[in-house]
Amino acid sequence: MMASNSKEQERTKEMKELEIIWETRLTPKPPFSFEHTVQKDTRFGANWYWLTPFESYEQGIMRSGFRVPETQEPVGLLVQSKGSVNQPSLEIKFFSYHSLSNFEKQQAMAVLRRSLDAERDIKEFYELSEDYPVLKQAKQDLYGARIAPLPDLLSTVMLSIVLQMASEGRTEQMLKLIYNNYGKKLEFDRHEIIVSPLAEQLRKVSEEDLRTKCKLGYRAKYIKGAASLIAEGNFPNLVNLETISSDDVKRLLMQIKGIGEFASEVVTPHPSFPVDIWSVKIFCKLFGISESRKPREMISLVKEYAKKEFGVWQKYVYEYIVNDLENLSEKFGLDL
DNA sequence: GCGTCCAGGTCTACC
DNA sequence: GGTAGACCTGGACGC
Repeated sequence: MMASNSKEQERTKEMKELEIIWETRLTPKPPFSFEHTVQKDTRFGANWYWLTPFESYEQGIMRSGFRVPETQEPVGLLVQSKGSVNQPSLEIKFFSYHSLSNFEKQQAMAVLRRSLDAERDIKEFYELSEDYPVLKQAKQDLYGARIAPLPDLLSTVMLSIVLQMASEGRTEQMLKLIYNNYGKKLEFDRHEIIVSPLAEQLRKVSEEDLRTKCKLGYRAKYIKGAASLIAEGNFPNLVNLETISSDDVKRLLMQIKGIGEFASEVVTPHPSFPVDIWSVKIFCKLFGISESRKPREMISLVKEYAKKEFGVWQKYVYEYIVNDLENLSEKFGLDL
């Protein structure tokens, strides 16, 4: 009887809205644009959401969420810019069913700083941009935007797999079905968001369920395989991958079935240029690279060009262009 | 309404 | 080691 009541209380608690458990502030290095960092061009951006495909950005307020590393506790998040691009200041409210320990607070803030790339000095990138008309324009359009990874390895790997062989609409469909079916729904501040499923949970889902409920097709076995590998706990997390050399990270990631050259470049925390068959033509046109071979063969040439010209800033170059493509296509006469 | 084709990548069998 | 073909699914297109 007691156990039953306790379960009932737990269910009721889980269903009610989360409460504010911690308020704090974050001061990123200027120039920093909160809007351009969390709000991407939904038509072209590879990472067209900030932390989860089920988040809400209205009137300068972002409501989103993630799981605290180590404990995997889901937290809701409300972030609002209270400063300017040159004097940035963010007001942050965390929502949860439980209070967070000091360790969890530190972990949560570390995720947030990383997901905003808040501590990077991007002046060098902007200096480099002056030498390329297309980058100069993108810098002007997206001034202060930061390029940042998703909050955890599993969500990044899942994104890289559903990006393959799929239009933007189809990618979004698969991703939202995964989160809808297996993610954690959080209600707070009269909004509902969904954070990433747990690897442990996804590994237990049958391949057939993933295939049919999430319309993943042949990707179902890759998602399940990746979740199993991550759940085992022996694979380095995103933070640990930063401490491993870029080549080794790539080799490690490509050991996961379904992660090839392109997907490893999407996932790696190191500088990369995840150009694919769709974007390779665009980069050739924008940077005046001669399209001397078939598009698939041009991919490695464009990547070499990006590595040589942009070095540690290649991911910034890639994302600034992809996220500003609508403006750039008009100004530079691209036929998208 | 129905059939066919194709897509922002990766794996595998075959040579 | 290099490469052609298969792979889920859904949208676009032609009839």
